[in-house]
Amino acid sequence: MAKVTLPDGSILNIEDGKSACDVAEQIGPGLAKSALAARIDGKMTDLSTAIWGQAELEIITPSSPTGLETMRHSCAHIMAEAICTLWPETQLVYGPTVEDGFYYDIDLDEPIRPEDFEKIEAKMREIVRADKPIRRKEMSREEALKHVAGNKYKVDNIRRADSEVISFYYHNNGGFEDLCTGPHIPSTGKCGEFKIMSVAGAYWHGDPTQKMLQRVYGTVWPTKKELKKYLNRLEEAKKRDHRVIGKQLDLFSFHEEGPGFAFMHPAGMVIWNEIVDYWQKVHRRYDYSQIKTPIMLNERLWHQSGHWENYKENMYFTDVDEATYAIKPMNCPGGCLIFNSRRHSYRELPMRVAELGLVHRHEASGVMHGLFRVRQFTQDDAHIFCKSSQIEDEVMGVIDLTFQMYRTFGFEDFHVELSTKPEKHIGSDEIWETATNALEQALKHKGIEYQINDGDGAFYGPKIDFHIKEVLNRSWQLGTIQLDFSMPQRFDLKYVDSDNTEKTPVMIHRAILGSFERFMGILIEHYGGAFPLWLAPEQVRVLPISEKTNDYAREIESRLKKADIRATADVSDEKIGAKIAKAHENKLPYMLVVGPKEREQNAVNVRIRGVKETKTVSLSEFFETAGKKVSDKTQDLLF
RNA sequence: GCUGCUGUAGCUCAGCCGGUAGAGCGCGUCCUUGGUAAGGACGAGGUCACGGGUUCGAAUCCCGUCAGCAGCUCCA
Repeated sequence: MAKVTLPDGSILNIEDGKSACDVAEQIGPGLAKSALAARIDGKMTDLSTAIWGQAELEIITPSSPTGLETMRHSCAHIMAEAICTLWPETQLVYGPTVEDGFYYDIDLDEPIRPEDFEKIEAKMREIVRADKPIRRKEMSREEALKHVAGNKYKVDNIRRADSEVISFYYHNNGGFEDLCTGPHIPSTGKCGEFKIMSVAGAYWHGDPTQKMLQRVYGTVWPTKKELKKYLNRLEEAKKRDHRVIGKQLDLFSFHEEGPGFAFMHPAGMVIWNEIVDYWQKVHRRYDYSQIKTPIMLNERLWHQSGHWENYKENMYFTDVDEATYAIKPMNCPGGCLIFNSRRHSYRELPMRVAELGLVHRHEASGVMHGLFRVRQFTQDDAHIFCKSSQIEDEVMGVIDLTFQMYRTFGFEDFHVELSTKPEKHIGSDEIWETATNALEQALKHKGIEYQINDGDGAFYGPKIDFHIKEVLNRSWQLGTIQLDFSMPQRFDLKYVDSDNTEKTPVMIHRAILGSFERFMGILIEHYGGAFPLWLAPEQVRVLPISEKTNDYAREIESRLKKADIRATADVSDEKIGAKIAKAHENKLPYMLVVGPKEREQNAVNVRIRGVKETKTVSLSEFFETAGKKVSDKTQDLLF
């Protein structure tokens, strides 16, 4: 007899050699029906695995994340079988699960097109309907290599496997087989509701020198309802896409004449300037000075800074009067020139020098993405010149500043990474250790959780990065703190220390929002275009009921403007319902409906974005409340 | 940069196998003066991304260029 311990602690006695599936059946027919796989003594395995002696057993169903993942993995195989049936010359490479679905990399010269998806899905449905058992067979590495001889991808996969036992899975009575560690669902019929999503190229092992494979993406969910919910979620996320909202709200545009260069429209510029105002105010509070350096500088400077050797491919150059100039991809060299324009005493350190610097980087054409990845952007840069003993304090100060700014914009969901010494680096191990420790200590003192990216630092120093996730689940870097021991040497930066000797300062590069363009894009998606009052391009719109109160509406408009509130009056020929609908479409925070009634009482009827009920308040009350929400940068609009 | 897809009115899109363009929204004028998520009529607006080619004839087929989209690679 075997003794099986279940997750709730109960013990079940079964015959030795019975499978996990048998146990599920013994527990209940419902469980047996939904069971997909098993976890025996902590290890994921097939439902058909036999149990001997004593074991801890968990039956895995689609309701758990692991169950869903198993289903997705099996669905990838089913898709692979469908593709291989339709295109027999297909060679399978690798088919893992990803968040919300799976993909399969295949080598097939004929491109698979979106029109083909339906055909593949039909074939998949056929396979699922046949409900063929999925079986595992194991062999030694040697046997396996012989088994897949001639298929370079599978040979490669086996060579890369850690285990000495290599497993294959097959269904359709051996008509389809693939190398795989498993586990898999017991039969193709348990696969759930799937959809092929897209196809794109992908390099083998991510190596651009290798052949480009086709990567077919799919998704699968236990029920139709869940699949639909997922597809709806994608639709909703698409509506929040900053490129879509940017067009709708007339915030910015891109043009063929300047690919990757954002054109900021008046409404977008309002948001931009509000961010700049706030940014400058906070930086003054943290004792930063502000500078501005030229956009292009003699090529000579970029040799000195090391950019020419390390970053030339991404730089723009131009010839002026027989000299070559480079458009700056970074602000630091210019900042160094300012630092060197006079002598400095140790008493001045730390010197915190900020710059909203416009940089140009020639990014590869395929990587551009709305405001998130552009070729011209404004960095909210700063360089802190300090003694090495001041690093930790300075880093902590930057962290404080960073979180304060993020909070103002309502961001809570971000993660922090610490990148350490890369293989290619300059500077002694000792200096790296000091620097990395300083960063780590600062994070620890602040009680911040962080992930370590070993070997991912810049060649001149370690760094801390702040990342944020947007609605489409892509992660984007906002802030960064980078220690730099190289630039001060290259530019021969000096300060006079208390002992009257010249010393080289440490330079800390840092950015909080990263790039203004990217940050605006993130804000647009974060708010879905419904900005808090202080950021809204148009804050208040006055809507007269009819022409009869147009004058009253215009009067309110001008008083609002005098109070520094961005307002317009909609004196169009539309009915009030249409005016409200339009204001909602423009995501107006406040709509003030005014008719004869309101005029008599010197009042306005306030309609708040997203709120059904309206409220009549006196003009003075509206001014007071709205004014306070602007100055406090309040996220909500409620009266 | 690589692979695949896309480019038609300000926006979103339709236009099958070639016979020189259409809808909705928006915009303009007029009617309407209406109390809380879209009143009505009329009208203007397009070198069908650009350049070649095939054809009697190209938005439509072919080639190239540019730009965008999805993904890969990259991201000091």
